[in-house]
Amino acid sequence: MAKKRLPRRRSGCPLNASVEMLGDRWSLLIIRDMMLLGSRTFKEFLGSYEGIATNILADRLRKLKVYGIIRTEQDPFDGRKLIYQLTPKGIDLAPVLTEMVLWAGRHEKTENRPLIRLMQEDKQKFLEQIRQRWAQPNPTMESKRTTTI
Amino acid sequence: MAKKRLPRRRSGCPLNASVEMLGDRWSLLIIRDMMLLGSRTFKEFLGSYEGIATNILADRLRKLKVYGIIRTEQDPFDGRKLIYQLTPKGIDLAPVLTEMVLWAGRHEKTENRPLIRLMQEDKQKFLEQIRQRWAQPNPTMESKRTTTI
DNA sequence: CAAGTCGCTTGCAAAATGCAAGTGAAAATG
DNA sequence: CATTTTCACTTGCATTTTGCAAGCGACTTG
Repeated sequence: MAKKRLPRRRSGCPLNASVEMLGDRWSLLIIRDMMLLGSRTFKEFLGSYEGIATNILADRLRKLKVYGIIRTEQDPFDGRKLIYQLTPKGIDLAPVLTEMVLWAGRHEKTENRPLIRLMQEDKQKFLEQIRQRWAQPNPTMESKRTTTI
Repeated sequence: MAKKRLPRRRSGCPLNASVEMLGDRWSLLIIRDMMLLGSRTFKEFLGSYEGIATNILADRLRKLKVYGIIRTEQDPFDGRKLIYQLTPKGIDLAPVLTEMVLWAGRHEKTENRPLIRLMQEDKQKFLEQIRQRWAQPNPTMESKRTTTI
């Protein structure tokens, strides 16, 4: 299928740039799943609680890749599988995710208070954890997860 | 017109809550205009560079109000005008906006480097400025603006 | 080699978005 | 005080995006 050409930006404002890349109902949830749950395959993303449709997921993964937020590689043990990974640019979204979680935590009734508390108590430490975890080429979340989402 | 009922959340995740309120191509830009430019009327929002359509703007303002992010009051000097203001919940979005601006600033070619530099150099001070400015009932941006967007 | 599994694509209906043209109330103008 | 202009929208309609269900080809498993 044709690699969709990136449309011209509506403006040069940096916030607008972020909004054009991330401002929809799914992209940030995909990044959340990678960052906090360690989801790395199409199927794992599909299993997420919010229930994204396969066509939308494929489209968002394609776009995130074009933006340089994620990258893919073949699974060396299973030729059907693609492994999706965050790039440094993607990992660098951690502060954005964190502030969005904290904001909702302050103003909305939400679940997963432990994650919010963790983020509140030491934001820097939390961000450092994420970076460390993703500094490895193939982060294993199972052994390191401190919280669910 | 009927006050649209809020649809049920897809999940209890705090990030999902933020995404459902702010995850579209316009809401955060409207909040940016209020926060950084001091836009307060329908017409001022329309003047924004990205060019939002009137029906979409009306819809977003309605939703942001339902979410408690903005509130309205009549202009005491002009009965046609409505004044839109950020609530404390809305002002509290400043860290989210800041991180999104900084992320784009780090990874994308964007304009308005002075704003980005200001945010980088002293994030806390910048956030404090926003809060101070909005602590007044009717913030006058003209006298206080340090940067454009 | 038959029966899964995986990462998608396709078709189609429904919802959201974008554009242009109103509309009614209030204010400014002559 | 009648007319024009401004303001915050709404309406109608075309286009785009989303959501759902079904399918499909490459690969793996039994």
